[in-house]
Order: sequence, then structure tokens, then C-alpha cells
Amino acid sequence: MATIDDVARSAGVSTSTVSYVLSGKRPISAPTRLRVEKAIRDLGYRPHAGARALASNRTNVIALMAPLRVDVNVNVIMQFVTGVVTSARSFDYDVLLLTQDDAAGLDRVASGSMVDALVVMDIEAEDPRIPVLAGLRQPTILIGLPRQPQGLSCVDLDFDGAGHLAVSHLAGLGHTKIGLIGSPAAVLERHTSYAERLLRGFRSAVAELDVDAVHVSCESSQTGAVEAVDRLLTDMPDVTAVIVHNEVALPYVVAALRERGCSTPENVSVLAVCPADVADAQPVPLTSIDLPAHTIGRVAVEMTMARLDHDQPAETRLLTPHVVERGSTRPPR
Amino acid sequence: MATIDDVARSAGVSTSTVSYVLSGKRPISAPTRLRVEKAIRDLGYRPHAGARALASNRTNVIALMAPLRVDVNVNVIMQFVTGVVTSARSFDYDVLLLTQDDAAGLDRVASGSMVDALVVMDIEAEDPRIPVLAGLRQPTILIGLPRQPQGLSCVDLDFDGAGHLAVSHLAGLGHTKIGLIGSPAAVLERHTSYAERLLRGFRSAVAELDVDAVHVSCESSQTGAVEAVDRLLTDMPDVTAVIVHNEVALPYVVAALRERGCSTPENVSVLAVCPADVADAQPVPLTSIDLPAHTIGRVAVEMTMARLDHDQPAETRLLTPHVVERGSTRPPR
DNA sequence: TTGAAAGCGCTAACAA
DNA sequence: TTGTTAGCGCTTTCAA
Repeated sequence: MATIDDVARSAGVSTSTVSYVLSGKRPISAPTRLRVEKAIRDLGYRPHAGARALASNRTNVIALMAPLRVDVNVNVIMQFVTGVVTSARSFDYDVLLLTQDDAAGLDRVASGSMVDALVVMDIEAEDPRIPVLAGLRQPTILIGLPRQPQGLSCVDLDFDGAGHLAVSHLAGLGHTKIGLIGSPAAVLERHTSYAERLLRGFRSAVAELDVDAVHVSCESSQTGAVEAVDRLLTDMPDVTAVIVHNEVALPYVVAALRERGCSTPENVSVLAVCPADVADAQPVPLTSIDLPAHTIGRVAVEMTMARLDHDQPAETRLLTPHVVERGSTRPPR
Repeated sequence: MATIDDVARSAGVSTSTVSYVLSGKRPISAPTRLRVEKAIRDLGYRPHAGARALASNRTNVIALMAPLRVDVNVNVIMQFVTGVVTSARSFDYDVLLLTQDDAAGLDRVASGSMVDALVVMDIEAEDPRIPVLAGLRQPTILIGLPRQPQGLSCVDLDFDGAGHLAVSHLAGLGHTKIGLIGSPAAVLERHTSYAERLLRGFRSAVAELDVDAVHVSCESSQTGAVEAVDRLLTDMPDVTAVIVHNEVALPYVVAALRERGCSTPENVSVLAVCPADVADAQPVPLTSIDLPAHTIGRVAVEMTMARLDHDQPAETRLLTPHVVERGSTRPPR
């Protein structure tokens, strides 16, 4: 392994000149730069990450804590993760992957100076990781919205607004009997931020617009979807519109509705809250409030970089939800 | 941030003693150890990862290159990734996540001494990354099997054997008209290791056991599944058993077969090649050759550690496939 | 059983 | 525009 001194010797300059050529932190004359760049190429030189981190207090690595449990919505998580990783790379950052069952890991990698910042997914209303994160010297960006952000940055879809928008879109079409097939009971019980907020927005719109509404939780499986549909139809046999906020169950919900005489969109309108590609790939394309997972991941990284490079203060960014029409919602018959 | 010198001062010992208490690389008297440990606790000391890497040439990080494209089988990938991450943690290692479209990343993180070893998924027969990996000073473990491992370690399910076993299991039940609904055409076209090997094992068993067989590729979507089933039934209207090696399409294949009068298992036996939980969660539980993704991830890390700690030579480990009976295969009527 | 001290390979302040 | 050099915080050899 060639070192910076080897490069300096080979180019006939000092080590600091090599360092500055690499970092661009001071002007270098063209001929010098060219000699150094040639030496770097010739020797196949790569800076030693550890040495760099030690001297500069920068690792160019961010930690990403993702819930890799298989029960949650793998597809959506993957989109967040790719959003974070590809965006991080565009800033010349790498990503260290932590999993949910490794909460101590956040402190470990931060205190051990392995990372410059942390991005944490799957935030709960009273998330126990938040006090830990608030005490770290590295900035943290939460994907989700806790009750008390405690000075941490947050980014997410405005799920409150999405719940509200979903109801008002359907009410605007004339629906007055609206069902919500939502997250699994366990997700709601641990007060997962997005699930709770969507439900809140749903309820507030229901109260405001004076429509009839029923909410049922739904396990992320075919069986769960069928059960949820049955519960919904029992509670509200004359339902004319259904909001589905459960990507895994989505196709099974639509199928179960159809089998019970509620074809979409003829008899029952369906409005999904899920990533665009999922809504689009259904047998019947579904009108949806798109969940821009990839974008959220990217924005999280951009906020990270803003805090690192311009020590911009923490902020909360909630992306505005939009209804994307794909033909699965229409006025009730 | 407390440093090792702060700890040493606070405990009244030298820095080397603190270092040795931490690493256990030389015996320390009980009283000294206790004083040091107390100082560490009191100061909340954490070794600086970069300094450690610089001095010891060890980062305790492995790189994991995973295909995070959404078109591939997200669920299976997730199981590999969790297997790798949780297993790595048990060896006190962290995981740096690289994505497929960042092939230069392997060289970058290895040459920059960011990682001690690399685990690479989604290997193709003539994978262009292999010469790069073979030239690195860090050991690499491939999940998959290239034509020429070039001295790299490999681990995977024995897909050749799985293809063979699938056919012989069905032939053993009396089937002589067997279909294979496999990977997407694109996956086969880029000679992805597992897809190609399963197909090879399938064909060799077909030749050997003298049964009639048809293979159709299958896109990973509902539409793709329906098309694949239609192609299969056109080519072989009297098919009595179907092997499905496409986890995403699996539920839609079974549904499409049923809609065409080929209910499982009454009229058509179905044998899946997929993770156990997927086979189990189908509306009709499916007999399968389980794809132990989590285990393969774990084994990959174990092989990594064996090479790092005992510089054991490279080897190829192919896990033996087994048929797990769940009732979806039976003799033809 | 412990300590002293020489690096590991870089960055950046200071100097020219 | 470039060079000199003092660290950054560890590990490990050598010495006691």
C-alpha cells in the first residue's frame, strides 16, 4: 500500500501538497497538480480511511438504522435504504448498516467515532432511542416524527395530512361510508409514528366532514387482509370507499373485496397509501397517495449534509401528500 | 471525548496497560484491571475507531454488497442481509452497505482500508467484479457460484442439486409431465448464478429420469405470472406438476393455475423453491425446497471470520437442498 | 506484571 | 504557491 509520503516523494512535493491536491482546500498550480495526480495514478494510491478519520475527525460514513424484521414492509424499507445509500454516495459518503435489535449500536458507532451522522428509521411516538441520540455529538436525522424530537431533525411524509387528504378526496367524490384498512395491530400498539399519524388525520377529517367511518387494523398477510375485509364489511356493510394503508395486504384486500361483491372501482372505490410503483403494479391500478420512500431517504441525507457542512440547525420537514389518480376511485353508485 | 491517556491517568497506569485490558492480549492483575475498568466506566471512554484502525490494521467492519434494485426478490435479499448483519455483530463486526450499481465501491472501501473483508451477493457466472475482488488484499466471500472463483470463497444453496431434487421428487411421485416456472428472462440473460444452476440441475434430472419437461421464464409480477402459466399450459396442456423458482410470482402462479382449472394440489402439484416462511404463508401451504437465506448469510460471515482469524484458505460451501413436505405435491390423478 | 515510546498515515496550522 | 511539522488516539515492540 502506497502512502501519502510515497506519492509526495514520487511527485517531488511535500505531503501537505498531496493532501491539498486531494482535498482542494488550497490552490495548487496546474503543473504541480498534474505531477501529483500522475503519481497517485502510478502508485494506485488510496488514502487510508482510518488515518484520515484520526487526523480530520471526519469519517465520511453515516450510520443507517433500518428495521430489517421481515414482518414489516420490506419493499418500502428497501426504497428508503436505497434512497439513503445512493444519495449518500453522491456526497461521497458510505453507509454503515445497523439493525433495530441493536439499539446500543447507535451509541457504539457514534461514540467510537465510526460515523459523522446517523439516520434512524421506524420512529415511535415515544422512541427510547431519542434521548440517546439527543446526547450524541453527531447530528441525527429521524425518518418519522416522535412526540418530542428533542432537537433532532425529522423528515417524513405528512401522514396526518395524508389521512386527512384521503378522507376529503373520497368525501369530495360523494362518499359518506368510508373504511380504513390500516397497519397491523402490533405496529399501532407500539405507537409507530406513521401509522398513528395517518389514523389521526383520518379521524380528524372524518369528524370535520361528517362522514361515517370505520377503522380496522390489518396483519400483513393474505389471511390478515381477508380478516380485515370481513371485519370491515361486518361493521359497515354499505361501505362504498376503502382507504388501504398496508402495502403487503393491498393486493389481497382488493381481491377479497372483489370476491365479496365489492369490485374496484365499480362497487367500491379504493385509495391506497403506498409507494407509486406498488399502486401502479396492481391488477387494477390504484389511485393512491404516494409514499415517496426513495425521496424521503434522499432528503434525509441532504438534511444530514446540511447539518454537517453548514451546521444548519435541526428542522422538521414533512412532505406534502398528493392524490395520484389511477382510476380506482369514483363517485358512489 | 476521553482518550486512552485520560483513562490511563485516571487509573494510574500506562496507556499500554489500558490497551491490554481492552484487548486481553496480555495478562493483567486483577486489581489493575478493576481500576482500569472503573476509569473506563467513569469517563465513558470509547476507543476511537480510526485510531485503532490506523494502529492495528483492523477495522472490525465488513463490506456487504447487496442488490437493492427493487425488481429482484426483496424478501430473500432482506433475509441474506439480516443474516449477515446479525452474524457479523456476534463477532463484534459492523457492516458497511454497498449497492450493486457501485461496483467501484468494492475497490474503494477495500483499498481505502475501510473494511477487513467483503461479502458480495448476486453473483453472475462471469461476474466482472471477480477479478477486482481477487486482486484485493482483503478476503472476499461470494454468495453464489461463479464459473471461476479465482481463489475466492463461495457459499450458496446447491441449486444444481435443488433443480435435480425437485424433478426427482416429482418423478418419484409418478409425474412425467413437469413444468418449471423460473426466474425472469433478464436474470437468466445475465447468467445469474442461482438461476442458471437451478435450470441446469433441472435439465440434467429431466434427461436422466426420462420425463417430459418444459421451462418458462417468468417476470416477477402478477402479469408475468399469468403469462408464464399461459405459456406453460400452451406448451404442455397435460402438465401435472410445476416447480416454481420465483418467490414474487409464486402466489400469482398458484392463483393463475387454479383459475385455469389446475387447482393445487388436486389437479397440479406445486413444488416451490423459496424461503420456508414464504412457502408456509401461502393460502395453500406449499411443499418446497427451502432457500435458507438467513443461514447462508450467517455462514458467509463465519467463513469470513475463519479467514480473518485463522487465515483459513478459501473454500466453496454448497448447502444441501431438502424437500420440506407441506402437502402441495402428490401423485398425479 | 507493567511501562516507555515508536510508529500507523493522514490533516492543517504555521511558516516561508 | 509550497513546505515543515505537530499532532490525531491508538497498538505493540522492547525493556524492565
